[in-house]
Amino acid sequence: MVSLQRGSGTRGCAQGGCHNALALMARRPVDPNQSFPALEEQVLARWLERDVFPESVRMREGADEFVFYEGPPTANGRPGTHHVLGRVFKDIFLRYKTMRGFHVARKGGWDTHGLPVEIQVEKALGLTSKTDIEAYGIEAFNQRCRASVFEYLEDWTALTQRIGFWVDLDDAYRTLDPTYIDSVWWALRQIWDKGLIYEGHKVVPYCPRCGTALASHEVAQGYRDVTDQSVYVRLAVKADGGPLLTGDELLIWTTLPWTVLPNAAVAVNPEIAYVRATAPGEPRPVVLAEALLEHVFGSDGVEVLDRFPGSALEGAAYTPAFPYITTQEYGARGHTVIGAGFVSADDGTGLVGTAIAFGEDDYKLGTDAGLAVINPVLPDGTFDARMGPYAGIDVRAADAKVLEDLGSRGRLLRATPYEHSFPHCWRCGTPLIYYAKPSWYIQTSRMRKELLAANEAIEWYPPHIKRGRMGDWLENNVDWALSRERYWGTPLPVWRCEEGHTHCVGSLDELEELSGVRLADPHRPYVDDVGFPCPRCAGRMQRVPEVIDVWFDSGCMPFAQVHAPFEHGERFERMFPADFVCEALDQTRGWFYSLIAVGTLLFGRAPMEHVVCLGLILDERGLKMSKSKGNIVVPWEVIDRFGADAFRWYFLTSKQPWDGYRFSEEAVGEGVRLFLKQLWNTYAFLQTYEPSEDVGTCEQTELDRWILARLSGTTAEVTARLDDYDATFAGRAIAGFVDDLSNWYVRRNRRRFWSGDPHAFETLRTCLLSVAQLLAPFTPFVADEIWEGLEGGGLSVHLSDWPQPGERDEALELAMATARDTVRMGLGARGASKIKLRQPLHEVVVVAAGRERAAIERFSEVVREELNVKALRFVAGAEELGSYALKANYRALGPRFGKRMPQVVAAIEALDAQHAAVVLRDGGSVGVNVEGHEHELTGDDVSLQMQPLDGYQVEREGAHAVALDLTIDAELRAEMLGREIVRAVQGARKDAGFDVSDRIALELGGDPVLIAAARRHEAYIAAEVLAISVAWDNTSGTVLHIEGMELRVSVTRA
RNA sequence: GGGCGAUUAGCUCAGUCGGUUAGAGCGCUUCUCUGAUAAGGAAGAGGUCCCAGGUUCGAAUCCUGGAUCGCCCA
Repeated sequence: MVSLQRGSGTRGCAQGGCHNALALMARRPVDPNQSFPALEEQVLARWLERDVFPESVRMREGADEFVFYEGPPTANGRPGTHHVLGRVFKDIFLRYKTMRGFHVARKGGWDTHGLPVEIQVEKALGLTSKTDIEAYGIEAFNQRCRASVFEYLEDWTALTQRIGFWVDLDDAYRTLDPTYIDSVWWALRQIWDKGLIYEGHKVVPYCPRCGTALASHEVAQGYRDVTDQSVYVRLAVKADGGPLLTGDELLIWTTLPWTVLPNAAVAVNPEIAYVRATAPGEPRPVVLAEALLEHVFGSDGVEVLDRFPGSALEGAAYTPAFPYITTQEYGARGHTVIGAGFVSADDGTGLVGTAIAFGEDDYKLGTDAGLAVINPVLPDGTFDARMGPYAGIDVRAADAKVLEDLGSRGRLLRATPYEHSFPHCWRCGTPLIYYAKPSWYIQTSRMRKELLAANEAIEWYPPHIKRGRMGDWLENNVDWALSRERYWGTPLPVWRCEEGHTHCVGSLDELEELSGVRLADPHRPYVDDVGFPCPRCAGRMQRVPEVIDVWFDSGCMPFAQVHAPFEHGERFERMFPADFVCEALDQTRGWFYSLIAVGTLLFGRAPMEHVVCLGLILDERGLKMSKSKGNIVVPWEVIDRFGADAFRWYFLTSKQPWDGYRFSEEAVGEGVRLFLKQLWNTYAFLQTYEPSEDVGTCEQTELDRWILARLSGTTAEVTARLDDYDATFAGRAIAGFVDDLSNWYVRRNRRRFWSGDPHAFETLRTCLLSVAQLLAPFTPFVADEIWEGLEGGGLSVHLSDWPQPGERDEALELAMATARDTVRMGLGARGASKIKLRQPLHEVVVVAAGRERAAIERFSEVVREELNVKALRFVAGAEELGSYALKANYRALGPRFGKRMPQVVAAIEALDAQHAAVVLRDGGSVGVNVEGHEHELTGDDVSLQMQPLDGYQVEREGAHAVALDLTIDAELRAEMLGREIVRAVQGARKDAGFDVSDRIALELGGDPVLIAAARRHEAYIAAEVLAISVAWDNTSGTVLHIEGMELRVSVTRA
């Protein structure tokens, strides 16, 4: 029989019950191979049962508010991976602020209106135009829209809950609710009263399929690269005049062939040079910009007849290519050349065909020149009856026929494919046309200064958004095109009488007062039927037909979500502005803009203070995810495989979110393996070995103090990072700590844990509890499970207060870092010497002095054990292990010597290195001569490098060095053999499937050298392998080989 | 065509104020350790820091120009 006492490693526990290994008993069994997805389901159930989320809000009632606004999604499609990203980044800061003691109301929201909804319903119903919708009936159509926006509500709710995003969906605002619309009407009336809403006739981007104009931020989402035919068209000059003769051909260029049909005039730049020239194959002289002559005709056989500025062409009349709209109809300057600054000589011919109604520049030019605005295109995108054979043809489909007709009339010089980026309807994909039509606007361009000031007050993450993308956008602000000629949206509350008097209704109450009608549902078509007498004439007022841009809806959410100002005024005050919003980067011109614009118009400020922008998620190969490519990652697959915590951790820590992600399931899995499993195993280790009864007192060790100091530092850093909305580096700091905890603190203290040292357990428990708290906002499930398992207190970690950082001890942290460096170098020397770690060595010699030496001495046990050496010896200088070389510290000397650096470096190299090293190490200074001047250099100016001598196993790094004594005597060899035998027996235990605490009877046999070594270290071996008896005459056990010698091992449960 | 961002090892990413020989994780090879861990440790292979100029004693870092990719806009 041998003692059960463990071998070594129980220092500081000389007395008391610390060695009571029989106390090993898990207080709460933890499965090291726990499935995280399964664990999360349990935690979710516990949250529900204990009402944790509502309680987390309730318990902070009366505390300072941390205000969050939820950017409303539309639930008419299934939520995707990018929605998980958004919800995770929202959730982390809300959980964090809650734990910091703030009251965080988390009202959810749903966006319910708009073209996307209508389009989806149209598709489902097989409708293809507005005529179809009206035939189907607006009432029925809107019913379908209303139903569709909550079609996937359950999916959304389920995913939201499963990923742990705590948001109140029961009390979510919905933009279709009468109360919400009531508030939106109020907002419009406020803006109306400021005189900022007007009906303008402007050229707007227009979708002929949807039959409505698009706002600029909608257009922004639909650019696509397309190849169109660009055409060069000849137009014959009608009469002699200036440099031109009758029959000369004006060469015009356009990328939209169909605009030649309603051509009204030709624009030239008065400032640039034009030529009249003959070219091969051209029957008549042609006129075009000089700079483009070669581009169009090449250089052969071209003869320039005349050269003049564009201004010389102004007023010249030409015969239009098509007769459908006459010169008279356009007015005095119809079908003449007009000067315009926007014409450039970069492309085409320098002469631009102008169709007044189809382009912003064209429209302005036309109206300035007094041309009639004639729009021969119907709202459905087809030509009207004036266009002869083209009547009824879609403008885009007319291109081919236009080319054909131009050819047969001898008007076509050439048509070439032209690749450019052109806007398409962001929902239905139809190419837009720029189209002059009446529309309602908010005059935001007048508010530019206020918008910029509002933006200035926002903290953007990343910061470049403020002056970059958002700032530029606001600098170039154009009026907000507010109206949509559609059906499913907030009705524009403007009523008009036959005389043209208008009135903006500011609430449902007001409408009732005016009309006597109380609308239960303010949507179309019901609102369209409500009329009232004009307050200014005898006429009767009816609503204008438009609904409003859905972005205005969502921009109103700060007040509309609580039906302010009609109700809950106090709540609104309390909840304005938001501390924090978080959405994807594409919302710069979407929700972020509409919030800023509505906020500025109504309250003179932005309604949010911090904005976190999230980037795009690409697939593994860096391609945008899209249904057509089939590379969509379905969130549920990731959750089922790795769990929500892993999903969250990946998004939160793999990179700064705004740079976008290259999503890969492997990367999520890596996070599980390297972080979550490491954490879980550390926790399982504690739970496995923590004694169920008190085993007495031991002393706190330097290692305990060290990990607690690291914990303090980590807590402080995580807090600071999260305060700065930086989840990425906060998370990485936690990961670094958990790694130190698992791979250094626990590993170094294993023997203390086995023996039940209460300080070790207390320290580990403290660390894990704090980690659970720090991690709660990141990975709320595993964090709460650990908190629960360790009895952290209360119903959940999420109801606990954020930990205060304890005292820092940077000297101790530095000391450990130094000791670990020494270990690392020692292991390097081990590796290089090819002597395995299981072979003990006599001593390690460390070059260190002063603070460094003190640091290593502080952890000398750690260093000795890690390196498996008997003794640690210090030498103050490198003399015994090698020689020094001096190197200039550029960082210190650069600013001082500048240009003379090369001379300084040479002077340092010329010094007697050994002598100077000693002087500098002792805090002295040495003199160098640079260009005839003496300079004193101190230890900071010069760094010492070790140069190893031959014959020692030395590992060096800068001025540090570690050397191993490689002599191995019989004693050391026997000890090594003893350890090898332990190793062999442990293997046998494992193979036999014994539990780690099973006691065994051990029988050894085989080579006499091994047996001799084993007998010599019997007590040690027995203790290590938990043998209560050892026999030496084994002839039948498993045969193993150690150093080429035979060992027979049998183990049986005792 | 313009604005913003990115480009660093096979992959994913750090890199502070311009400072000596540019780092980590994953993966790979070899060795090692193992009473929690599919873990840990050591060594190795792997780099035109996108390119070209410039500023500077010194540039992955600052400036100019260009390339490629992404986003946003004309």
